[in-house]
Order: sequence, then structure tokens, then C-alpha cells
Amino acid sequence: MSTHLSDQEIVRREALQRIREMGIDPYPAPTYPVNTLSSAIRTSYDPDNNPLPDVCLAGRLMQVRVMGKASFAELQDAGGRIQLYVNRDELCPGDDKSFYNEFFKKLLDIGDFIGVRGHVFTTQTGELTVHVQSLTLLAKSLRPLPVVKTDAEGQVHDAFTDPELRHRQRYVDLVVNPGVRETFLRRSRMIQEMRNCMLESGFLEVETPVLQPLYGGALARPFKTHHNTLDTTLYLRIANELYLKRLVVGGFDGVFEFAKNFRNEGMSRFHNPEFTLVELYVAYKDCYWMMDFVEAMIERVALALHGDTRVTVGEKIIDFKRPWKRYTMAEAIQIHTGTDIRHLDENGLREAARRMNIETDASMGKGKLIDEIFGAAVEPLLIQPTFITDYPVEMSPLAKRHRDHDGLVERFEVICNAKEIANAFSELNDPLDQRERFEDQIKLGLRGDAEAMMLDEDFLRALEYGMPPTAGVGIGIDRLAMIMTNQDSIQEVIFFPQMRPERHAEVED
RNA sequence: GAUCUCGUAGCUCAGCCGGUAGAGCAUUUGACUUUUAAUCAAAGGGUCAUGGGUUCGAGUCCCAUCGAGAUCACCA
Repeated sequence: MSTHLSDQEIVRREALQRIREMGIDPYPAPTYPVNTLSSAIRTSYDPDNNPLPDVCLAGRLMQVRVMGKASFAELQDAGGRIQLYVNRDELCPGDDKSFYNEFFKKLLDIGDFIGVRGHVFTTQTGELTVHVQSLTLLAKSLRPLPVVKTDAEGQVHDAFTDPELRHRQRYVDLVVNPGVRETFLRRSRMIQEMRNCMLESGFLEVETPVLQPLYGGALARPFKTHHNTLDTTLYLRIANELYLKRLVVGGFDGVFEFAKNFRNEGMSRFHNPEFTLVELYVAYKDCYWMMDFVEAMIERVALALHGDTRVTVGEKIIDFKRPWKRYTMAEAIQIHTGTDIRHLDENGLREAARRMNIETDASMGKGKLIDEIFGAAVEPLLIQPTFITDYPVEMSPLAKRHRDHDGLVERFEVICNAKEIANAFSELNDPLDQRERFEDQIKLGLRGDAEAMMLDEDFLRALEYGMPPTAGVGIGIDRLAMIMTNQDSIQEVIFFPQMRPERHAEVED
């Protein structure tokens, strides 16, 4: 394979060779006795009581300022950056100064992994610094990193900003953009907090199939694949709902799964083809119990991440403090449009949508029409976390019929920052009703709704054995992470967002 | 899928009405034993995304393709 090397890459390969010629292994055996992090030095150093005589740390060399026979450098480790002070005659006590003059000054590059041992002191200008006694190359870097500099006023210069490069080479993004690292740490803490919350409530974390012979549990178009040995079509799951409910049938009273789901639909700053959803099912509870649980869990997440229930998102402040506002879907539509949809039939709804300049088509049934009106006229206005309840039965084929209102189901969504972040039901456990709902979906499919559900005989068989009354919820992790990390694009909260494959230069041989 | 914008050095960006390819940082060489966007002196570095076209002449104008971003559609 022929690759074009830039002059800087050629220089680094030559340096690698010269390092080997000096008898230094550029990729030595991996243990290095690290005993601290730069962040720990920063918090624990006290020049009077705790001089930190022997620190050993490792990381990437990110900047070198050679001052003749002494040099300053910056080392970046998992705790941040710390300055190094390197003195020629201390690094090379004998007559041979080549380790400093040749190796340190000429053959080390920005991005190289090094380990240093020394003591901590403060320079004349007040900078916390490791006075290096010994220095070890741990891994040579052959490609130049973007050099991002921050000046005394905190202004960042030459930031690495191209979204295509940042997302394709997330490893570089993480090295040079500290805020990116912080975003993903925060996402991880968010998931951890939710997991702890559910585990502490006694629920069981489980895993269910990604490859499914029938896709179900959501309204979406799937990815299709093929199993060679079985010679059969399989689908990547669009949801894990039907499998988690099978586990409730089997006697687990509370189960949850952080699940990667796959939906073969458009990509945008709110949509990645694979995304993470946590689903939780709890037996002997209903969706009203689940409202309280979700409210408490997300308030807890906000407090854990920000120390406050208020979270800044763009220009807005979103407050997760309980209790959140609760409206039925019809109430929310009436409040924001002035139209009472409660007694409208399909034609009346179509007419109402037309008056609001909302496009409709012939495949839309009554439920879909209400959903369209809500999505276009109400959802964009809901910034603070808000529960919307009492959805039409037509658009909720897995939810239990409302105990008090015909034509509605026991369901809620949480809308926050104009997007759905959670969706929950009192789960439908009447197997005969469930069969009819699937059959209605098939009719919708025949009308042209590409997202209508398939009939899952095995799931119906499970329900026929009996499922206890159960509350279930799905919470969009990526969407919630966007809010909790103040990011306006889903690609900023997914390490490796889906992108078109890179086209490499033609390879000849 | 539609529309608009963008693609120039390792990174960030200039490049006017079409006339020899530019800067800062990075790199290389030299100076400097407490600097910090280190500084000073010098040098090297480009298939201007790709392919066509118009033109005496294209980074610049036109067309197509590839990639990215934004808005819209679909969805979570």
C-alpha cells in the first residue's frame, strides 16, 4: 500500500530510526510505575508541609519550550496538564550530554508518550512544575497532532474544529479538546447514576437480543441482515420492549437494559442510526407510578452532574426540580392551539390539521393525525420537562386502555427542550386485545404506513401465559445526554457517530 | 431524499475584477539554564477535494462527482 507522507511524518519516522540507533526502545515493555496524576499533584501540593519529593507520572508530551540548557514542557495525562522542568546537567550528569541535546531536544515530538520521575516545585512565575530527574520514552507518535494553544486571557488559538475530522478521528479530538473529554465523562456519569438508581430500587440489569427474527416494540424502519447457517432474515432491534416484557412474564419483577437500538432512517443532529435507549419494566405498577420514578431519577441525574436541578442548555435554563407539569395530550393541544380535539373524528382532525398548515396524507389514521398536530404545534414549545398523558389508542399498540376514558391509553411522554426524552405505558397485558392491536397495525401497514408493527406470535403466546400489570418506560440516553451536557448535536455525545465511509486512495500492487 | 453553504500546508484561516500559492502556529537549522500563545534569526513544506469544460491563462467562472455542515422531510 502506497501512502503519501507529509514532511512532518517523514521527520518523525527518521527520528524513530535515530532513537533506535541510540539504543532507546521507542515502544518499550508496558509497565511504568506511575504513582500520581497531574490533577492529584494540583490538589495535594503544599510547598511547606507536603513537598512531594518523588512523583512518577506518564502521559503525552504536548508542548516543549527549549531554553538552551534547560527546557520547559507540558505533560498531559488523564488528570489534565502539568508543566515539566528539564535541566541538561541533571538529566545528563556525566560528560555525555546526548540524551538531552539529541534525544530530548531533537527526537522527542509533541504527542509522544513519556514517563517522568521527579519532585514538585513552583517556578518563579508561580507555575506548579515537576522538576524532572529522569525521563523515559513510552511510545513514539508518528503523526503530528493539531497544536491548540491557549493564551493568558484564555483565548484558544488554532482550535481543532472541523466536525468531519473531529468525528472521524475522535481520538485526536479527545487529545486536543479537553471539553470533549468532559462531555463524555459527563455522559458516562449520567448513565452510571441512572443505573445506580435502578439497582438501588431492586431492579435487575439484563441483556436481550440485538438480532431479532421480527422487529417490534417501536414504530420504525429496521436494518435487515442475514444469518448464513440458519439461512434466515434477521433484523437489528429497533427496541427491546417485547423481550423485556417476556422476562416479566417469566417472573422478573423489575428489569432494565441500556440498549443500542438501530433504526434505518434519516440522520440529523438529533438522529444517529444507532442510539441508546434505557428501558425499564416494573411489575405491579402503572404509568402513574412510573411518572414519579422517572421524575425522581432524572432530577437525581441533574443534581449529580451539576449539583443543581437547573441545567443550562444554550440560551435556556431547564429546571428538573420536581414536580414537573402534567397535561393530557388534548389539554396541551388546546392550550397551545385553542382547538379542542376531544370530539373530532378522522375528517375533523384532518380539517383541524389543514387549518394549522400541517401536512397530512391518506395513510394517516386518527391517532397519527393527533400525533402530527401535537408534534407540529405543541412539542416545539415545551422546553421545561413536561409530562404529556392520555394518548390515542391508535398510536399506542402496546399500551393498556385508559381505565377512565374510551379511545385513550395509559401512557405518558416526557418532552424536554422540544424533544421527547421518555415514553412510558401501563403495559398492555390482555393478550386478546394485544392481538387485535397488532391486527390494526397490519391494516395501517396495508394503507402505506412503513413503520407499522409486525404481529409477533411468540410475544402473544407469552402474554397468554399471563403478564402481571406492569409499568414500562424508555428513556433516550443520547437526547438526555445532549441536554445534560449542553450540546446541540447528537454527534457531540456519541463517541463515533455514523458517517459516510472514508474513501481511501486506490491501492495498487 | 430536497435546498443552501463549504472543501487551499500537519492545524486554523486569507486569497479582491480570472494574471507567478499567502499568513500564524506546527516542522527543520541555529542562539538562549525559571519559560508559559516563550523569544530571536533563517529555511523547507501545496495534485488549491476529484474529474471535465470555458479561456491566451482557472484556487477564482460553469457542469458533474465525492465528502462535510445547516435547514426541511422522516423519526427518538
